[in-house]
Amino acid sequence: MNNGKNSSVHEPAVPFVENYLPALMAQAHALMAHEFHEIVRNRGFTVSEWRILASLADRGPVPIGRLAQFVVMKQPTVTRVLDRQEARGEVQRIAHKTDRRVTLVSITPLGTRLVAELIEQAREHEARILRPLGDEHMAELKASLRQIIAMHEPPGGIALADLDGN
Amino acid sequence: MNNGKNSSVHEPAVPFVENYLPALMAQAHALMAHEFHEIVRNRGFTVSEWRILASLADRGPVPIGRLAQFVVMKQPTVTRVLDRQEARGEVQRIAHKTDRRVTLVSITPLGTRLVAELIEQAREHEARILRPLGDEHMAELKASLRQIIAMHEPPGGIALADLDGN
DNA sequence: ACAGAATATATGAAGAGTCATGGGTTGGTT
DNA sequence: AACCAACCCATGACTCTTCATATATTCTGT
Repeated sequence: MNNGKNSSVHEPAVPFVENYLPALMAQAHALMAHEFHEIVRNRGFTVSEWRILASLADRGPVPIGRLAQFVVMKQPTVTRVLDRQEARGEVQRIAHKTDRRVTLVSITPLGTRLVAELIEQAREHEARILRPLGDEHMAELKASLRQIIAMHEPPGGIALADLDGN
Repeated sequence: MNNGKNSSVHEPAVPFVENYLPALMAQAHALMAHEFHEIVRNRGFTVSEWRILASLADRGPVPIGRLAQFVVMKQPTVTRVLDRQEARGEVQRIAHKTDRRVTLVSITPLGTRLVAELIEQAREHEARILRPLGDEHMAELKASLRQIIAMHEPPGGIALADLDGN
């Protein structure tokens, strides 16, 4: 069943996009994120700023290009958002000790303090959203997503070891 | 292991975003979509145009606002993309028979022909991507995503029945 | 039947993101 | 040592998207 062609009339049973994984992911993500993004806005952050701060939290200095991968944005975009955030003192650029091509970014104490609440709310929001799914399914879901991500990750396992600039 | 707090030093074991569902979904989606979007570009479509055509395929006339929900775009954006597509004859606007506020859009035979190949390639791409997951996990994944979407869907089950304008 | 609230799309102005590219740096090769 | 390819981030020009609002139509209560 579900072969895309319906036997009765010419009205398709299930449209392509309703069974297409990227479409399902985009929609599910949008619905989940939409709610939380209002909270983000109310705190005076754009969505991009939130994602960058959240990604830098609990993490040491990261090269800008690598950060762009995490937050799913192009490098020029990240550079520009970082400009704003650095001006506000939420993040800081620091030179890599040995490779002067690289610019590392890290979150500042101020930035950490500002995102702390948002992260807490994000956790609660996530928990509330996922409760109906049940722990079992939720674990499965995350595992599958991680596997998809892992499959697309660059060749070897790029350890976060060699980017500390210390 | 991997319980969020590392016993040794103050370096966190697993950063917040690596276990935050929206972040996982955004990243997994981006990685999957990125590959396919190159194909889309090569055919002369923007990503937005592709999503709209794919959503209109296998479907009757749809109100523009409703289409915006499907494709995860704001209504003004959809209106503008539709302008381009209508000018090219890939979609067409048709008046709703009884409610003149509503503008319905439907894909044209030309549009259908143009997306047909892309949809086929999308199916293949999806299958290739998901093969390592296994049918079992893939079904689980899609089911969970659909459930998340369903939970956020407007109140009752809005049937697609009353939008046909016929 | 009318005023006002509600709904659906379009549009002008503004903003955010991206492409193409530039400047500066490193590493490997000859 | 000098050269050249590869690499990383920054920046100008441009496109796409979005916000706020206008326009048009329908609905609701009196």
